[in-house]
Amino acid sequence: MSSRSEVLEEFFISLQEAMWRILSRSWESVELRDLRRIAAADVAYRGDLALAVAICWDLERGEPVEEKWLACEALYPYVPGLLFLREAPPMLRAVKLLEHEWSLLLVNGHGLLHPRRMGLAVILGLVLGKPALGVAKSLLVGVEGPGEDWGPVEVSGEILGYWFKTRSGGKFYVSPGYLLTVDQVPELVRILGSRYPEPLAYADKLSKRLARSLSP
DNA sequence: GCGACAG
DNA sequence: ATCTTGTCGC
Repeated sequence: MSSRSEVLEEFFISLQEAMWRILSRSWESVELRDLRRIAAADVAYRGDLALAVAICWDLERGEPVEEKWLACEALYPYVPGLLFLREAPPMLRAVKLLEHEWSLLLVNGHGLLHPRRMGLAVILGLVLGKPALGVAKSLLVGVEGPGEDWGPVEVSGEILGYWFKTRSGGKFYVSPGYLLTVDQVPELVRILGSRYPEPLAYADKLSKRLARSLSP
């Protein structure tokens, strides 16, 4: 795995800022009608090996209809705000391996809830040109607004996503990745079962299981 | 300057 | 994220 580079990180931060300057001019969104099949992506690690998983999930059947995975070298260390350097490349390839059609990609990581509005889910959705939703287990930026089972998360007074209570007392955070607006988030989470999205939970377990089955 | 910080 | 068994508790 390559070591951190101040010059490279500075450049990609500038790139994120430039991308947002352009995207924010006309943030597009689509109506998600046909949500029968959705994709989910996650990455697990075993030493310096990255194990990326992409699955296609049938929402009506409540089970996966396709599973693809890919192993490669971990490309870059984890740096808050630059997670895409580490996970987007293998995730993208894994998703591209899917042969089924899907209409929404669930990503393990933030979307707009990012210091520069350019979380992993935004990058992946942008590259794929398809709707994407960011789902994270902890907050990178933002403050939680009031709510019983769910509520808004805002950054400098602007709502960029929502927090949701898990049935086990925890929380998870959801924000638009691409081709979605913030106000579509609560409805989407409801459609996904009002709980931590099963497809992501499944992809998470699968990636970890595969990673641990690899040679140390 | 100090702390916070997706996975 | 990952290294890791049993254990406390609903």
